[in-house]
Amino acid sequence: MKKKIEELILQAVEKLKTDGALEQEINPPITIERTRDPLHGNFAANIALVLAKPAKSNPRQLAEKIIASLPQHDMVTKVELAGPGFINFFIDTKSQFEIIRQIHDSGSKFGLSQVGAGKKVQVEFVSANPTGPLHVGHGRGAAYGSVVADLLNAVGFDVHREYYVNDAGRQMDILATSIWLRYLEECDEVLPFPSNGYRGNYVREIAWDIHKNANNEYRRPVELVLENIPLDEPQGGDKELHIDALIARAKTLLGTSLYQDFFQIGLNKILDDIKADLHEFGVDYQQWFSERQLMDDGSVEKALERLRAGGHLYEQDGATWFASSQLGDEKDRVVVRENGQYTYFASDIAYHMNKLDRGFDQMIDIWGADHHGYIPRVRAAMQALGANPAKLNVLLVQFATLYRGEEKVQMSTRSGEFVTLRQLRNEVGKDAARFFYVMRRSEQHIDFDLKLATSKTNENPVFYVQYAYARVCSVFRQLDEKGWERNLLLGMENLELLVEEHEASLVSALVRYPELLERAALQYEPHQLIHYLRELAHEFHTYYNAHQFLVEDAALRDARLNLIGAAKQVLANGLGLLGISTPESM
RNA sequence: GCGCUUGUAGCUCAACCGGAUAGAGCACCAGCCUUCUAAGCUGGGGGUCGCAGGUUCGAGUCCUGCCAAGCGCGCCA
Repeated sequence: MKKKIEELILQAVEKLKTDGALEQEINPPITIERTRDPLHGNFAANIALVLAKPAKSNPRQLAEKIIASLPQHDMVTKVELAGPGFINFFIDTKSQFEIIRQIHDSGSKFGLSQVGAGKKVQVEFVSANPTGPLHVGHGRGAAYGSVVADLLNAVGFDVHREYYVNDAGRQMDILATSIWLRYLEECDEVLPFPSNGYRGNYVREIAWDIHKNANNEYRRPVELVLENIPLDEPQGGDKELHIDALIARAKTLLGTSLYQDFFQIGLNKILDDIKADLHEFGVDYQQWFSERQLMDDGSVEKALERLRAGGHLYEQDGATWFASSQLGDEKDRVVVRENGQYTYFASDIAYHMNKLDRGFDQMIDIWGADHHGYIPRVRAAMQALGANPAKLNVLLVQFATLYRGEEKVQMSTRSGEFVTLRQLRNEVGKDAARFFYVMRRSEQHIDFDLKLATSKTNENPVFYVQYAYARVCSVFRQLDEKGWERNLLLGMENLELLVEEHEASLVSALVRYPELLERAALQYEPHQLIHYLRELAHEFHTYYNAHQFLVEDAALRDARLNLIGAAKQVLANGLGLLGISTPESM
């Protein structure tokens, strides 16, 4: 519809040009907008305002000329000059009501489009370290990432969802060692637990499990474990040195193979838990990508070679540096440490090279906002690898601050005092949790008040939207009970009976859905869909209160049923994209 | 100190990437259930869009400078 109007205006401008009323070389960008106020019609064009200066004319006069040159079209009932020079278009209600037929015909496919057709896009999100269960902070990334992916999919992109598993590095060693120390406790050894270890209950559970299966196979005397280990922080030492020494001790006392058991069992247990957790949250991936694999198959070495070949690496202080500051980063970064170990950044370069090699047209990384300082160096790496850095799009998700009423809830994986995503789901349910997470722009901080979200009779807006859906279902149930039958065809033939204002505004909400979806997808802004659904629900509730649907007149009744049937379909499509259920009764 | 993000109604947030009189929800006040679910609807009050300049037909939106909050600035991940 928008495009039709664009064409009309273009024709008018061409006509003015041939008439000599406009200079030939003037080629304005035509932007058509939906109006906010129905008094301004359905669409507004600002072309006269934009054109006024180059045409050396005043906007209102110019607009009049354009209006006079507009070709007739039966879709447009009225064209008006308004305000400083807007041209307002009023669309025939009959053409608007065509949407009801379209929605019915397309069903669950209504609103989908093909703007992204032929383009491969990769969305990487959550990617939390597998050192513990997901907490509520990860939940936001999970909900946001999965909806962004689903939206892109809905507008035609070939979407690949991926979780980058940080199964290498020091954090994993700390986990493995934490499990082993807890295991020793299971063997009735008495020893202090490192302040920098993972203290969560899940660590004890894993240790308990291992002890059950292996008995004392991994048991080593405490004296050997603690011998010559530097003091922990509470004892006036350094917690980092303390834990690193414990890790080294675990490796020597157990030997590589037995130590790996703890590493691997811990990783598997936690990763399985994360997978199940996300799946229950409605989040699924095409691929779980292992960091360790990059290390093992030489990808990291290959990536560094490529950088070296491009002259981007140099040695200093015994370490290997990436000269990222020449590519927009604020300083150079170490990729190989003095001790010969790769940094996390090195494997991340390899990971992004891998993404490039897989031929994605667009790569979307969704990170917690605290990682924003990391963006320039990854961009620099992309560039150094010879790729267009614009292919990488990093979307930041701000932290959710948790409150229990007035009180702020502290979170730390180490200390084990955190609210897990699973706990949150159990308390508020998947629907409310997803809705809440995605309701706001991702860059906004959100205060997640557990008290408020867990109170069942709250003002949670998810119910408002679901209730609209349930009400439509209820109307159809009532229809049955009254012994009436819906005649779809009769209703479609009588759409012109829908003359009420409420009906017109409900229809114009429905008409907007496809373009809304496209915008929300291309801008990575799921919250727009939420806002739209709330508006749509509002239009429906208003209509519901103002008019009776189940009237005696069958033609009018069926026309109205077709209208609310269309509303039901769009609500279902929108909620479906958000991964939120559509209860038939509430 | 430098960088990123944020600042809009009492509170929580929108505003279609420059458009017309800045909108919702919650809270507050006043109404609507013998009729399809009142988890709903209708009406009302409430704003110097952090501050000051600038760009132009037109600025909450773009530019500059300040102010405030959060985060980041490791041979951690």
